[in-house]
Amino acid sequence: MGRKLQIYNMAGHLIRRLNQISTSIFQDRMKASGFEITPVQFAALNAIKSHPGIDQASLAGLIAYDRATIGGVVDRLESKTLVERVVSKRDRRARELTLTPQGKVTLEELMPIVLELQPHILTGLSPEEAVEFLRLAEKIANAGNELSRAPLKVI
Amino acid sequence: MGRKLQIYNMAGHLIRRLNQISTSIFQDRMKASGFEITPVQFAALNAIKSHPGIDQASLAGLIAYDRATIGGVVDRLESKTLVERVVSKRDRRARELTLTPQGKVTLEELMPIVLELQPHILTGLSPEEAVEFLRLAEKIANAGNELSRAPLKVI
DNA sequence: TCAATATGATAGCTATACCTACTATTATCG
DNA sequence: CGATAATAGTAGGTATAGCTATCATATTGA
Repeated sequence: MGRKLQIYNMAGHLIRRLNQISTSIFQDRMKASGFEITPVQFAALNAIKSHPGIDQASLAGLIAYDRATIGGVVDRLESKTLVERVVSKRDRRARELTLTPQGKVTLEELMPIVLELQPHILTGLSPEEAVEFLRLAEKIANAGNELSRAPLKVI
Repeated sequence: MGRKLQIYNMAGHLIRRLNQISTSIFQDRMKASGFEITPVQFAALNAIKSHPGIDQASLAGLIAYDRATIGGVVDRLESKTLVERVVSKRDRRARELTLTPQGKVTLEELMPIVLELQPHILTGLSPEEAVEFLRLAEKIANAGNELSRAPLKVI
């Protein structure tokens, strides 16, 4: 029998709670490993590694963020000397982003931590349930992509 | 066969995307209905209605937010004259929160909009999949509650 | 009782995560 | 070619969503 729809079993509320749990675990593990890297900073480093010389707007599309948000994220990555930002010669409006040597090393160190922490987000699910949850989440994310403010745009 | 774990199929990334989609749909529907109410503002109004005279710290626990965040949320609800905030007589540190008449009316109008929008968040899932997704999400939220920075604290 | 502790709220900080508006530059098309 | 449109980035705005520190007030225990 369907229970009465309360805040606590509404999709929006539950998804927000999952995001709180997810970001909290990320932050804890990073801090425990001696890093001060946020989820979006990790996503940006990872995307820049795969797409050296990418501009900020394309980076924003690749990881599904607003252009203005990514400007600030890159500011902070630059001030940590993990990312270099140079005006493009082909298009002087654009800034070409690359990892610094330190950025490459840091990303290598971050990767196993981030991979290891993923299953911990799904605490409470059996392995089969976790697989099913990820399948459904991916389906929602794909179907709803254009509904979000910052849709994912694969290059 | 398990695919290589990329950003795009990591739990953290997917959950963030779901949250973006969810909040975007919420905002769109609110705007379309002529309201300027955010998800947390709705959650706060709803909790205050169920717990008239609640203090801010308890409200924060009820809807799983940080105390300081809720202070700002209540500021905005107060300036919209949806919520009244008075110093408690029993405990002069606390502020007792109640809905204003306008707050009650507004919440009545918001409720059907918020209920209607929930299934739209799960675009792309069949009804059976949606039920299963919500079941798994609730399981994760419950299991991970204490891992989040602002655990849900039922009174 | 009264010192120690705990708690409610706020202040001020950082960092998303969007928005609109603006400038600089590039691309397009009549 | 030159006007128009499109795009990259930033500036400045709002609102979460946390943090630590501080103040005022309550509670507790020696």
